[in-house]
Amino acid sequence: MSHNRTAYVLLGGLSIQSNLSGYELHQAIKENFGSFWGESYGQIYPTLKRLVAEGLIEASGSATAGKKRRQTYALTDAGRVCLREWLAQPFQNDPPRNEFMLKLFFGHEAAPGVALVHVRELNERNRRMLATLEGIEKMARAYQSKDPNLPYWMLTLGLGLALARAALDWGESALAELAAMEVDTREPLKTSEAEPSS
Amino acid sequence: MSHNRTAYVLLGGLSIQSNLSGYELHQAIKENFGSFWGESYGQIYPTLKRLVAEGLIEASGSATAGKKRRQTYALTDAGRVCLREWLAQPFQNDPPRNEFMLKLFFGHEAAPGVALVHVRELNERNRRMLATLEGIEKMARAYQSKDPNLPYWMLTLGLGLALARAALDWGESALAELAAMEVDTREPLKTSEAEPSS
DNA sequence: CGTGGCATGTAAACGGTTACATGATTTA
DNA sequence: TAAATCATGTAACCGTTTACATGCCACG
Repeated sequence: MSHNRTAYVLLGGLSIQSNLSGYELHQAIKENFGSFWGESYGQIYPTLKRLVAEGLIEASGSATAGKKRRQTYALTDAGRVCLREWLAQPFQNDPPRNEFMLKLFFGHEAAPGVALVHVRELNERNRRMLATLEGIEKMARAYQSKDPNLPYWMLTLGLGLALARAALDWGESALAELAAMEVDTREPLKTSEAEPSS
Repeated sequence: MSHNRTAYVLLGGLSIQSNLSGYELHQAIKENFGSFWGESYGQIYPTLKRLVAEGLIEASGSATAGKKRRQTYALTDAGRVCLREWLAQPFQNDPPRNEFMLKLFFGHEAAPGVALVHVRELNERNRRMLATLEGIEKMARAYQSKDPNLPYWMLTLGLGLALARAALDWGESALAELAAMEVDTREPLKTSEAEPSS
């Protein structure tokens, strides 16, 4: 009778669109929640079965429509109630785990230039993330419907955008700082611009 | 011969200060990395033993100095090498898990006002976080030494501050938006200001 | 007909937290 | 001497990922 969060993500997913299969739920989660949540098949399929057993979702049509056979599911009333109860509970902050920040913190211990490489990589990832989120934003604006979910989606998206932009801004300036710092230690006396071709 | 990240956090911790015990390492991690990393005793103590067995750290004086008996450890040369190698590897983004954003995304499914409460709670947590980080910043500036680690610490701190501020900014404006949205649905016709003291 | 992608599933391993057990030391 | 806190440790449990197994369908 106790549920892990995978269960609620699935209930939530089915609450906004019915008759999805495990595969489609996985896709939907990756596309829509990609920036703040993830689930693996190994988690999704067993959880779906369990939710059916508990009556929170029900098998709805093995849609073999044109495609292959795939079992789809829909939320039951009990499932909707369960989801609502969970939504009302205070959210938990999962233990922080930011490997980038950890490696940056120990930057002095690393070989020269390592921190710089990490920051560059972080910036690339954040640029990609930002592009994705901006794409979603554009689509959402065009979507422009009376769907009552939309305001919440835009809000969530807004936080994602704000965080990505803040991280990227920080990254740009950190790059400059690090370049100055680490050049100092690596080329303490060099003044000529000539590059020996190894 | 394979290591989880706990091992590297401990190696890193000992790289910046020697002769720490498991207990002290736990404290140090909570204080210094609290905003981006965490470790539990159940992870720390077994890992320390394993690192000793592998020769990456060594027991250094069971400092019973005035205090209780506690086993302290120091990095070996092999340990330092191992840490450096890990630092040079590309960092990994752990799977995102932001329960707040998940609940906000499903906001429409929740009872009216729930999203608002969550955002308020988020803002409180972020304000606390920000205060903590600003405290650390102040201390670090006062610390003002030639410690070569300091620039990296400030950089890391800077990212934490940037993210916390961005989240808080977002939170303030989201609060306004949500208040407008959710009041609409809850008090569709009310015009009087009188509050029944039910 | 064979290959590659779609779709579902399972078992094992892993990383990590939680809860618990223990004793020693300080403080009241 | 009682309570609080320091300090170390372990066992059980949990959520999750990974790797693997399988079969179907479409396409060349």
